[in-house]
Amino acid sequence: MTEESSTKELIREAAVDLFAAKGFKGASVRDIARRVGIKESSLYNHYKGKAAILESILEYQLEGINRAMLSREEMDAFAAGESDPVKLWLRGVAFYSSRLPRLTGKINRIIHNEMYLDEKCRRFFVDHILERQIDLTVILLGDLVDRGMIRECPLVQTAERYVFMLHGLAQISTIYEIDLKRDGDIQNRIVEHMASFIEGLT
Amino acid sequence: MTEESSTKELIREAAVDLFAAKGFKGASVRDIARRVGIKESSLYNHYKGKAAILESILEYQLEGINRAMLSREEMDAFAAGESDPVKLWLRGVAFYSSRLPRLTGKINRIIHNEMYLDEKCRRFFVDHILERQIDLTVILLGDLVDRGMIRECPLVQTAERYVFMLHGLAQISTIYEIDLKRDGDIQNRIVEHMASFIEGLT
DNA sequence: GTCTATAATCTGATAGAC
DNA sequence: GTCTATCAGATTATAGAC
Repeated sequence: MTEESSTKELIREAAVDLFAAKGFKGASVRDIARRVGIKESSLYNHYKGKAAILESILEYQLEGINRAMLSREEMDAFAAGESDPVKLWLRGVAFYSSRLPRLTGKINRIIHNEMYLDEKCRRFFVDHILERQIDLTVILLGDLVDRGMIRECPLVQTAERYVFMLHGLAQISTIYEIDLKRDGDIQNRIVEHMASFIEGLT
Repeated sequence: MTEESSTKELIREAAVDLFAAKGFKGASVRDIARRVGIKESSLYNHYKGKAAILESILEYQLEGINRAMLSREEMDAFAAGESDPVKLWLRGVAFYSSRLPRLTGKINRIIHNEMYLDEKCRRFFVDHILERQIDLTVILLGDLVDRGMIRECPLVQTAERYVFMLHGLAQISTIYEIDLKRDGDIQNRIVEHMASFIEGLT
C-alpha cells in the first residue's frame, strides 16, 4: 500500500522525471524504458502507449492531493489552540504540504508545462489545482473571519489574489530550482509573502 | 519600418502561431514552411535552423517591449492631471498595453510554455518579464507614495505580490482563451483585481 | 531565393519467439 | 513479462539544379 515498486510503478516514476525535465514531447518512450532498465516493447505490456503514462501520472497526482486534504475535523482541531492567524495559517500550510507525496512537486511542474498543449493537463490544473485552492482558501479565510481573527473582506477576490500570488511564487521557485543560481532564500520569501498577506487582513 | 512582410518576417509570424499552439517541439519546420507557402528547404535560406527562429522571436519581443516602455517624462505627464490613484493606475496600464505589438500576447505564451525546457526562454522570462515588471511596479508605487496618493508600504514585497497576481490572472486568461467556455468576464475580473489591489493601498 | 531529392536519425508502436 | 526484430512515418537539415 505504501510503495508498490512494481515495474508499472517504476515506469511511472521514470516518466515523471523525464516529462518534468524534457517535456512530454521531448521525452521519448525509449528514454523512459532505458531509465527503467527494460526495452521499449516491454513497456507496452504495462501501458497502452505514451499518452496512457501521462494519464496514469495525473490519476496518481489526484489521489495524492485527495489523501493530503485536511478534513473539517482536522481543520477545527488545528485552529483550536492558536490565536495568531499568521501562525495558524503557516502551520496549516506546512502540515498540508508535509502530507503530499514525494512526486507532487515534479508532477505539478509537468502539469504546468503541458497545460497549454494538453487538454487533460489543462483540465487538471483548472479543476484540481486552481479552483480547488481558491475554494479551500475561501473556506479558510471565512473561518478566520468567523473567529474574529481577521477583518471582513471580499472572500473570493481575496482568495484569488492569494492563490495567484502563491502560484507566481511557486513558478519562480521552480525556475530557481532548475538554474540553482541565485536561489537565495526563495522558500523564506514564500513564507514571508504568505505571512504578510494574512497579516494585511487583520 | 512599420511592417516588413518579407519572407523572413512571414516565417517568424507563422512560427509564432504554431509554437504558441503546438509548442516548440510540437511544431515542425514542415508545418511552418507549409503555412508560409514555401518548402522546408527554402526556409533555411532565412534561418539557420528551428532554434534560430525561436531566438528571432525572442529578439522581436524584446524590441517590442522596449519600444512600448513609457519614459520618465511620459509617466510624469500622465500623472499630472489625475488625483485618483486607481484611475491613474488603470489608465497607465491601458496605455502601455495599447503600445505593445500585436504578437506580444502570443509570444508571451510561447515563452511561458518553453520556460522550463529552454534556457533562453527562461532567461527572457526572468529578466525581461518578471524582474522588469517588478522593478517598474516598485517605481510606480514609490511615485504614488511620494505624491501622497497611497500610504507607505514595503515596496518590493508589494510589487512582487502585484506582479504575481497579474501573472496568475494572465495565465487563466490564456486558458479560457484556449477553451472558450466559461470565459465570462475574465478581462473585467483582471481590471477589478488591479483596481482593488491599488484601492487596498490607499 | 526557390525548388526537388535525399540523407540520417528518431519516433511510437507491433509481431512473435522464449 | 521480457526480449529481438522490424515497421511506417516524421523529424531536422543538406546538396545541388534552376
